[in-house]
This record gives sequence, structure tokens and C-alpha cells, in this order.
Amino acid sequence: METAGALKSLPLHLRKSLPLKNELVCLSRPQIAFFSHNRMSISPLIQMVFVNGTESNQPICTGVRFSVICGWWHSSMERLVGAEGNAETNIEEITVEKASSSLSLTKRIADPVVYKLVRVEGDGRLVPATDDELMEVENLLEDDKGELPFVEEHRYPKGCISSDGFSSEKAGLESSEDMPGLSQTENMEVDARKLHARLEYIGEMLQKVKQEEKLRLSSESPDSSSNCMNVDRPSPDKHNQSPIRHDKPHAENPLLESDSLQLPKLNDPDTTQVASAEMCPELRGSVFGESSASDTPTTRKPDFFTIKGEICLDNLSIRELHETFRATFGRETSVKDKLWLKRRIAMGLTNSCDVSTASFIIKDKTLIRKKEKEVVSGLENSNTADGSLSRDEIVGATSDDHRDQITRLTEKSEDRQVLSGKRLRTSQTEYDAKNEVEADMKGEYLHMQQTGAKRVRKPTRRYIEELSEVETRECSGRSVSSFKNSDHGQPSLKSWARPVGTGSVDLAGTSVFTRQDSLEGPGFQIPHVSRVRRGRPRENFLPLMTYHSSGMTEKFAEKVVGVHASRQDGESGSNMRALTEQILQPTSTEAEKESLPGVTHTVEQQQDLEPEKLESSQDNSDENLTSVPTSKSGTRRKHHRAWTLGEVMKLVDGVSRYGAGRWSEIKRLAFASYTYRTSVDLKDKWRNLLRASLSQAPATDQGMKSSRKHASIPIPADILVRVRELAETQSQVAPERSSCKWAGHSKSVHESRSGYL
DNA sequence: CTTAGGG
DNA sequence: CCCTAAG
Repeated sequence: METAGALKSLPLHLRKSLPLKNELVCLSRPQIAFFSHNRMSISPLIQMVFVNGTESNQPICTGVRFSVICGWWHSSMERLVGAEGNAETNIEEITVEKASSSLSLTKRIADPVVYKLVRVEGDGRLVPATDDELMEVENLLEDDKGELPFVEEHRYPKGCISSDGFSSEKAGLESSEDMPGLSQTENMEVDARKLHARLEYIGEMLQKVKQEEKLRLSSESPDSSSNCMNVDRPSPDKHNQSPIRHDKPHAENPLLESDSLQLPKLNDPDTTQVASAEMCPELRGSVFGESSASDTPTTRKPDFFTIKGEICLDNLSIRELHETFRATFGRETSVKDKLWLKRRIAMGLTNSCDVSTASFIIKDKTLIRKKEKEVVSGLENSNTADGSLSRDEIVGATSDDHRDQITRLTEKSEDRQVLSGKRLRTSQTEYDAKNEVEADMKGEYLHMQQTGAKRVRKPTRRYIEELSEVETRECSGRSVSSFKNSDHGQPSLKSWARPVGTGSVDLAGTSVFTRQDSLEGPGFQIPHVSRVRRGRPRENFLPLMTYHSSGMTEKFAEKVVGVHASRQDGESGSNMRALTEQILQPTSTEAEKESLPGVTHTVEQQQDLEPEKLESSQDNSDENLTSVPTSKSGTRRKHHRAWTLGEVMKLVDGVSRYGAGRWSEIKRLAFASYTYRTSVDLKDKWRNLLRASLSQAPATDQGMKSSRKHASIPIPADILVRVRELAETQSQVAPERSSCKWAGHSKSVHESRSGYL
């Protein structure tokens, strides 16, 4: 249902939505598109689908399947996916024999291509990408936007990409620059015009939205909402074949869409108010003030829309931002993060990825940087007078340098403070840490010189103890909020309104949260949907989580469980850890639920190489349950994944080939296809195997191998034997490593050592 | 980041 | 599996 709707309503001009322009060659013919991107972090499940939005509501989806090959993005491009309006129906797959077949398709597809990011489910259904996925892609693309030339809307089928046509080599990427196409200037002019048109359009949209909101606030008349969005845009670019036009018919009734779409209620006043109130207190005024001043809803121009062509995103409420977003990109968003929205819109409007600023006033397609004007003047000046965008800005130098520069120089602006605050803070802490380390090292060095002893492994400090330390430090000190934000670039997160500990943690729930409140104040936040903006998706936001729960967990543990004192005691540690997990559990679950409505978000990547038939079934079965590599949802414990026989054999094989201890190599070479087995896992498993083989050594060839109660995989004796043999071999080859290792288990280390010496 | 080891 | 210390 939703899927179909989303697909149908696809007049989405998503091209603006994704800063793909640098990386994505988007042709009028749908068959050519590629991701010339040297990144691999996007889940292979994310695919680009080009949709030709015809007025007849019969979109034709043409998809390019992207896959990760050798860690590079590579469009395998062997097929198009055609879809009738209803995405529920099975999608017939049309194999395309490269360039020639395009003709038939092109006939039907004359309109500009718009595209939408979707996932293709296992059964072939197209599911609109979640905003998370979108963000993922965006973040990716933002990262190295500078690497590629701006290639846009070539008219040539030349780009028809064979799977090896654009290898992942950078040389391949650069070649895109040489692609025949529009001259850059021409291209940009066109683009500028489009932008202009869009801008005006958006202005009016916003007006309408405002009016509508007022109407809605004053009288809950339902028909007003349906009317008000009928925008009669005086298209200013009649001479221009702007794609906007094609968006128009669909954009006429966005409200209807918004109701039917999967997106969370835009109309929910609670959402809006809460969000605006909590995230940007300074904006409350605009929200409320506007509602009170709603007497002439007909023609009065909203405050924020001061001059034609100038939009101040800063003053917009979430809802308005949503509308703006939709007007800009032609699609909905459920993201409630204002900063994000503003950035995205700004990106779309300025056609630039460089919206590092935090003040979003868009004028004439350029971002007005409030306080940075002087500083970045060079950059600003590079914008040509006619509003076309300078290449520098688009393809600009390394974005990070740039950004940092800006950031450092402008720490005054209120808004920006968060952003720069983060940066400064990190660098500060880094600095501190470095110093500390240095001091540490010095101390240790001295110590070593004095004693001349070997470096001794410090007694492991369990993490739970560290947490308690953190807490005490926190109690005495301060700077809680800063820490909280330290890992997400976005200052304003969704605040966690509802109590987390609903179900399972009832006991703890109350005391826990009151306590937390007393520590942190009401702004207790949990980074449940937070995105790590840069870098690969991380799985360890555990530090964050544990941080949040640190205070409570420990106290709770002490009080309720009665584990007392003796932090060194292992049991206490594990208990608390269990508690931690228990408490954290509902949180992440909730988070998942919230941001992935209805879609089975299988994070597990679909392997190109099917691991092995032995475990393939098993893989599929618990694929959904397994780990949580997504950047959000955090790290729950990895779902225990039983080692299959095949894996064990592979491991043994790997050890025999590369030697025990070369876990990373084994992982790389033998376990490349098993994403879920880390080198550490291998090591652990080997250890266990070793142990098993030892314990069974005396009584080998018995049938007892399977008699283990919960041995998920009864390791065949022969394998164990082989393990033992291997172990011995290894020990001979590399004695110090393995001999001590397993000799130490049964015998005293001393003994084995002497034997070796 | 990788390895080793303890839990 | 998870976590940490040590290279």
C-alpha cells in the first residue's frame, strides 16, 4: 500500500534531495546511472531506482542494482527493474542488453528521470528507503563530494556501464570528467535557473503552509487543508525545460500524500511543539507567535518569507521545515531533527553540499552565512553574480578542511556553538588524552628503567568499574551535556520523552530516572536515533549508552541486587553487566521499532558469495536476529551465532594454512564472506576448539562427542584431532605462542616453560 | 588496528 | 561473546 503510494507519488525530484550530483550520473535515459563512489559503507540493500514519473501514474521504475564488489561500489547494471504502479505486484525484471535495448525504453520514457532511493526487498518489492538509509547515503556522499567533478544529466547512453566498465579504480572515476556532455557553464546556468524557480516555488509553498497551519489552528476545518496546497506556481522559467514542471502536478496535493504516506504525523501538534520547544527553545516564539497572529490567513506573507528568494530556515518550525523539505525535494521526511532538515534543505536550495553553517538563510540560491561572511568571504565571492554556483563550492576542496576552517573561525554564533563545540571539544579531549598518555608513558618508562622488568599487563579493569569512575567524576564535575553530544554531529536530537523502562525494568525504572534527572536535569536524552555523521557505521555507541545508564545501573545494582562493595569481585561485575544489558535492551528495541516502521531492516548484508550450503539455511533463518551493525540501534549483544561445521572446518583449515594467531589474515582470506565472524571470534573459537580437543584428547574416538548437552554443533572427533595436531604443529613452529597457550591450561606455566626452555 | 587473555 | 591491555 504505502509502497505503491510512495512509488506513484514519485514525482519526487530526488535529484536535489541527494547530493549525488557529483557522483551520480543521471541521464534522461534511465538505464544509465552509476555510483562512482569509492565507498562501501552503504548497505547493498540500498539501491537506486530511477523512476520515470509520468502523469499517467504509471511510473516505470528502472533500477540499478548496486553491489559491493571487493569493497568498492560497482554497478552491476545487468538489469532493469520495471515496475507497474503497484509495487506490490511482482516486478518483472527486464534484462537489458546494454545500449541497444535502451531505445525501446526510451520511447516510453521521454520525461526527465526522477529518482528515489529505495530498497529492493528480497522478493523484489520496492520499499522506499527510510530516512536513515537516506541519511546514510547522504553522509557518504557528503564526505568526499570533492573528489568528483560535477556530472549531470548527460544525454548520452555512453555511460552504459558494464560491470567492469567503471572499475573501482580512481582512474575510472576521473574518467567521468572527460565524459562528453554539457559544458560546465551551460550546465550550471541551467541549474541555476532551476534553482531559482525552485526557490520561488518553495517560497509560495511555505506561504501556503503557513496559511494552512493558521487555518488549522483557528478552525479545524478539514477542507482548508486540501485547498491550501493548490499552488498555482507562476512558472518563471517558461523558456526552460525545467524538471520542476513535472513535479508540479504531483505536488499539488501533498497533504493527501502525507496522510497516506508512511511518515509520522506531521500534523500532530504535539510532535511539533515538543520538538520545537525542546530542541530549539529560541524558536518557540516564532511558532506560537505565528499562531496568534493568524487573523488574515489569506494573503499575508509569513514573516519568515521576507524577500522573494530569501528564506530563513532558522525561523521555521519543524512542520514548516517539513513542508519546505517536501517542496524542495518532493518527498516526505520523517526526520525531526531541525538541524538536519535545515541542512538538507539548504543543500537542496543552494545546490551545494557545503552547508556547514548553522544559520540558514537562503538568498538567491546561496547560503547566507551570518557571521562567517567576512571569514569565508573568499568563498562567498566565488559565487558568480548571476547566482550560478561556483564550481569551487560544489566540488570544493576537501570538505573537511573547509569545514574545520569555518568552524574554528566562527565559534560565536549560538547555533553553531554546538557544532563547533563538538569539534573543539573533541580536539581538546584528544589533546588531553595525548598529554595523559604521554605522562603515562613517561612514568612507565621511568618505572621500567628502574625495575628493568618486563612490561606487565595491568590487571584488567572491568568496564563496569570504569563506569563507576565515570560517574563519580561526573558527580563532582559537570559537562554532562557536552559529553552526550560528543558523538553525534547533530546538536538537537529527539529528546526522549517517554519513560524508557516501561516493561522489563519497572523496578529500576522510577528510581533510576529520578536519579538521572537529578543529575542531568530534565533534558535527559538517549541517542536512539542519533546518527554518527561521518565514517562507517559504528556499532559501538555502547559507550554512550552505558554512559547514560552508568549512574543508574550501578546504584541499582547495589541497592536492588544487593551486590555490595567488592568491585573487584567478578560476580558483581557480571551482575551489573547483566543489569546494564537488561536496562538497555528496551531502549534499543524501541529505537529500532520507531525508525523502521514496518520494514524488515535486515542489516545483514547479502553476500555475493553465498557462504556455504551447510549454513546458508541457518544464516537466512536468523539473519534478522543477528547483530546490529547499524549506526543507530546500537550494540546489543550479538546474537549468539552457532558455529557451523563448515565454519569450524574453515577455521581449522585457515589455521593450518596461515597459522594460529594470524586471525586477521584468516578472517580476511578464509572468512571473507562471513561478515559476522570477526577475527576475535575466530580466535575465541579456536581457543574453544583447542580446549575441547584437549579435554577430549584421552578419550578420542568415542561417540561422546555429541553427548555434550548443549553443544550446538557436536564437533566431530576427527576435527578435534586435527585441531590438536595443528596445535602441536603450531606449537613447534611458533612455540612461544601456542605452547604456552594451551599448556598453561592443564599444567603450570612454569612446567611448560621449562619444557620449552 | 590486531592479538592475547580473562570473564 | 564481551571487554581490556598491550603492542
